[in-house]
Amino acid sequence: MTGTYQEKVGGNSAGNLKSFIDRIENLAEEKQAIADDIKEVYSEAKGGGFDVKQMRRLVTIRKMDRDKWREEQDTLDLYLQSLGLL
Amino acid sequence: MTGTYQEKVGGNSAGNLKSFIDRIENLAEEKQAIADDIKEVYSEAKGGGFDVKQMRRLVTIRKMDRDKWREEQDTLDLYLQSLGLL
Amino acid sequence: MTGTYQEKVGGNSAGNLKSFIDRIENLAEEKQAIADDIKEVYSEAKGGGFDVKQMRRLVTIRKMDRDKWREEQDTLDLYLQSLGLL
Amino acid sequence: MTGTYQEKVGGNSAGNLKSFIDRIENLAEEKQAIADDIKEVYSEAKGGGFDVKQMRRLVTIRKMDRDKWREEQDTLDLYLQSLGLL
DNA sequence: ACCGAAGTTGTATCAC
DNA sequence: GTGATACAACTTCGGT
Repeated sequence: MTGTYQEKVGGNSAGNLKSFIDRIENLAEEKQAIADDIKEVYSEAKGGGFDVKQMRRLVTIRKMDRDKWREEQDTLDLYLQSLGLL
Repeated sequence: MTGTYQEKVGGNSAGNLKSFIDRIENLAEEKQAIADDIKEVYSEAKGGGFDVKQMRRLVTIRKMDRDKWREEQDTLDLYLQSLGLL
Repeated sequence: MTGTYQEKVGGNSAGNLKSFIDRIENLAEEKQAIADDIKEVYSEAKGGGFDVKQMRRLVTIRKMDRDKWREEQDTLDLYLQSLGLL
Repeated sequence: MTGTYQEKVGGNSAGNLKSFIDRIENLAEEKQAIADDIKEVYSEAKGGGFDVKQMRRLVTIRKMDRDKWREEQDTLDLYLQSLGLL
């Protein structure tokens, strides 16, 4: 077994805490790096003449369960109608 | 009119669009995987008796410190530049 | 005339700066208060059974110039088609 | 099915929806007015020879300080609570 | 399962 | 027009 009771909740807990925090912060950094990559791809696409805003909507729609999308559209249409905007 | 068909769909057509979207979706997947890893670390820590909410606060505050420090450095640089010292 | 050169950029400039900052921070506070009021109205509506997300979309559409809205929809449709999603 | 017509449009119908939307849009207008005021103050300051970008930094940092202080207070409270001292 | 809070993502504004 | 910054919206998460 790796890790006694003492190590887990005893006098060593601060050390353990630091290790957890470190791991989290490192992962957070990696995550940010990927987020930056994504931004870069959008930039590239923009440079190629694409409309970034609509591309984002496209990605959202694809990620979204298709039925759910339709359902939300229906509700919106209902509201638009009820205000005489459709 | 703001934006022709050509401008909106990109001079290189739909194939390119698909390729951009694919790259974005792949990166998004990697990013999500890391997000999941982070959750896992929090879970582990929780299992070790730590309070997740407080750990998140800790991470937030440490990040704020870093950001604040960075902002202050940037401001300093601006001052130095404006005095021709940088 | 109110405000000499001295007052504006000379020894008094720090005092003026503080006054500007104070005004800004006060206004920011008021702004936040109103933002909170808005959230409250949405909450109320939610309590009445309305779908908050779609209400927000509705407000966005009404604020947006109608032609612009149509234009954006068209671009999105184009992209959806080019990926065979429509 | 997730959400009936009744649930989505609210038991009290379109009249209520319009009333909610109106309240929101009025508040939004007030909010915008204050945002404009803030911009005006920055403009004024700029006219007085101040560097707007640096002023914004200043406001940001002061806000960060306040937020950080608040976070720390909250964390302290959590600790106190968890020890049954609050 | 819900609710409030927190964090993340997306949009609009502004200075350059 | 572009990049940075600030603002607002949406999603997620932990707690109840």
